[in-house]
Amino acid sequence: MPGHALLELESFLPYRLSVLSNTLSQAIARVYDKRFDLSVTEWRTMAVLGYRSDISAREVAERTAMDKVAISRALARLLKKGLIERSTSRHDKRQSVLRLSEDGWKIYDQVVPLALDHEKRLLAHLNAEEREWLARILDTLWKAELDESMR
Amino acid sequence: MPGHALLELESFLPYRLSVLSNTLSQAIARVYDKRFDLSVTEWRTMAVLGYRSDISAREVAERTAMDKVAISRALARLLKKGLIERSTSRHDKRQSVLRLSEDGWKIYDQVVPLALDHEKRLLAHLNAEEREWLARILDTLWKAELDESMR
DNA sequence: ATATTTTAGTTACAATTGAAACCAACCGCA
DNA sequence: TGCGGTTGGTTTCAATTGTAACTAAAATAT
Repeated sequence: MPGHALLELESFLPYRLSVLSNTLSQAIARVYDKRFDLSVTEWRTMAVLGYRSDISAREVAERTAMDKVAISRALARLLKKGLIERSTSRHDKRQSVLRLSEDGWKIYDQVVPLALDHEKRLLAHLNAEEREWLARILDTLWKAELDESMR
Repeated sequence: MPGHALLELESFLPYRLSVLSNTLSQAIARVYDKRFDLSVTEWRTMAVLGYRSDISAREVAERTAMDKVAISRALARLLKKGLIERSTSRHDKRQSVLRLSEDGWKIYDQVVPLALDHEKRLLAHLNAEEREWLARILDTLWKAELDESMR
């Protein structure tokens, strides 16, 4: 009857994922920004460095799934704020060696519980079974999609 | 022992959602852009208008979960390309009344199957049971998160 | 050894985006 | 009827981002 292709945006998976994840990260971003003057990129960089120290900018980029230019800029800002320290690798003078500064750790230790809270608040809407399924499904899609985009 | 808060980014739900959805929509965006010279915002606008015609810009913004400035700009571009038509509501002269043009429908009819394919390809990684859980879980989180962000 | 290619990271410039100001039309109400 | 407040939509300006070009160092090949 319509003669036209039909697509309902609201039930279209990529769209739903995108909207959900955007409203989610915007909500979080606002908090980081207001309370700690951190952009999401900056915070993710710090999160990586808090988990794994003395790594290069490239590795930060890999672990945050962001591109190297974004990371370069985030690092510049974090350096200016004194939240990280940077030195040069002895083995490869191109590479930097990054770690949180003392001040950086202070911020980190404040943000982490906040982030975990946020996650908890979100998961509170699901029961144990749903959480398991969600974790498993995200895992599957993650792997499938990531190595798809590698190719 | 560490004396520091601990957060593993890779297993942090908001982060995983965000990375997954970003790689996903970037992949799609590239196709829309290359083949049809459409940005995601433009395509979403068209998708809404294909599903529900003669609505206002505000309603497009609501249905796409994007802000009105972005929509205003997308509409301007779509108008220039001749993919939509715009008139003014008789009841409220502030409101526009938007619909796809004939050319717009031609593009729409080409993009929809592509989008559906993309979704199918993604869902192919999941079995029937997983798909059901995913749909249900997204639904729950969607509702919870959306009316949280309303407040 | 030295030329060639690749890699880490930065910079420069254009394009996109976001926030706030803005205009016109509508609404509610005195 | 007219005055404050709100709403639909656009514009403006600054900030953020993406792309490409670039430098320096390392790896690879000749």
